[in-house]
Amino acid sequence: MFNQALIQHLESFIPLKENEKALFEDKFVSRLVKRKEKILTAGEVCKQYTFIVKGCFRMYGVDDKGFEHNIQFAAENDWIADISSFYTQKTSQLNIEALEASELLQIKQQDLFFLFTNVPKLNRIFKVMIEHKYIELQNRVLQNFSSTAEQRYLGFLEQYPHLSNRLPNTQIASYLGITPEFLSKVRKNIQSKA
Amino acid sequence: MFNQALIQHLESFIPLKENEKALFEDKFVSRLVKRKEKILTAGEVCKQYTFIVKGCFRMYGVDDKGFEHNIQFAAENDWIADISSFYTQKTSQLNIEALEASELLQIKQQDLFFLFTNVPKLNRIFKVMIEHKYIELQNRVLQNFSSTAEQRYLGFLEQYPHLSNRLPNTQIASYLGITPEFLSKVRKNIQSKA
DNA sequence: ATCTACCCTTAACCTAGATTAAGAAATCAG
DNA sequence: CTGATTTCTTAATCTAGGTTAAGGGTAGAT
Repeated sequence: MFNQALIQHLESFIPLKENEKALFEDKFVSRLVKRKEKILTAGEVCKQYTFIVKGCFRMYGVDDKGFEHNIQFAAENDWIADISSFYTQKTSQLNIEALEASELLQIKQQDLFFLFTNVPKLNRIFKVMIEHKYIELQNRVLQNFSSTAEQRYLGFLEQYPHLSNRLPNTQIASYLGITPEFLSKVRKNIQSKA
Repeated sequence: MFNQALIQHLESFIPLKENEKALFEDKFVSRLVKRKEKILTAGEVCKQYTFIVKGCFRMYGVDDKGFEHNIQFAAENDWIADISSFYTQKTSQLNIEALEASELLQIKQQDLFFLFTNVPKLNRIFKVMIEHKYIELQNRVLQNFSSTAEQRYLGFLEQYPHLSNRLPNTQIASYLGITPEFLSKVRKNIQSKA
C-alpha cells in the first residue's frame, strides 16, 4: 500500500492517473531517520530529493569560524534537498539534519528525471514547486534586510506558527542570524511590552 | 529584423526552429528606458518579464524606515522580473530601476503563457532559468550569513567582476546590506593590507 | 562647457547585537 | 524513571557597523 501523503500532496497540484501513481510507488523509497541524523552532509553530492511524511528537518551551512546557519526548515508534506547540488551534481556546501525522528520518501536524481520524461505533468508540478521555493527564499532575503532582530523574530512567528512552537529557540536563532542569548533578550523584551 | 541577443540567449539552452523564432518576434516588445527610470514600482503587479539587451538594472525593496535594499542586479543577456508578483499576479513589494540608459525586450504574462503552451520546450528553458535564479539567491543567503562585511564585499567582487567596476559603490553597499560610509572604510582597510 | 546633482571619503561618536560565563529548566535515551 | 545532554535565561563587557556631518571629486544633462 502506497503512502497517501505524497499522492495527496501531488494531487493538490494536478490529479494523477492510477498508472502514474504506480510509477511513483516504484521509484520513491521509504526511510526512517533518527533525531540528529543527517540525510545530506556538506562535501557530498545531494543525490536524493526528499519528501517529508512525518518529522522535521533543517538545512544549514557552516561558516569559516565553525558556526552553523540555518537556511530553511521543512516539515510534513514539504520537500527538502539542496537544489543547487541536486541539479548540478556538484558537491554541496550544505547539511540536512533531522530535528525529530522522521519518516520520509526519497527519490534519486536519475529516477526523478525518468519520471519527468514519463509523467510530463510532473514538470509543471516541479516548476510550480520551485517557483514557490524561490518566492519563499526571496521573502527571506527581503525580511532579513528590512528589520531589526525583533522584527525578524515576529515575522518568523507569523510566517511559521506551526514551526515556532516546535523548534528549539537555538535553531530559530540560527535561522534569524542571531545568537540564542540575544534571542532570549528579544523574547523578554517582547513579553514586557505585551 | 529580430533581435539576435534574445535568440542567441535562448539557443544557448536549446536550439529553436524558424517558426518558433517567429512566435517570439511577435510577442516580445522592444523598449528603451532612461537612467533612473523604473520598469516596476512597489504596489503594482509585475506584468512583464524583461530580457536586457543592453544596460543594467537593480531590483530593490524599501524598508519601514525608507531605506532601499538592493536584492539583485541584472545586465546584458539576463532576465529581470519580480517572479513572485509575476506568477501570483499579486502586488509587488519591489522596484526595478535602470542604473544606465537601457534597451530591453518585454513580454506580458499572458503572452509568455501562450508561448509556454505553443513552444513546449520553453517550459524546460524557463525551469532551468528559475533553477539558476534559485541557486544564485541561495548563494546570496549563504554568503550573507557566513561573513563580515569585508568578506561579503570580496565575495561580491569575485562573483560579479563585470558589475563591480560598473556600479556606484552606493549601490554595492545597498546590496551588501551596509552603508556607503562603512563600505568606504572596508575598501580603505583592504587597500592598506595589499 | 559648465552647472548641478550625485558620489566618495574621513572622522567622531553611538547602538545593536556578540561574547563569555554560569546557573536553572526542560527533554531525551536507556 | 533517571542520569545525561541540551536548552533557556541573565548579566557584564566588548565590537562591528551605523549615524551624522561635512568637504572634495566626478559624471550627466543641457
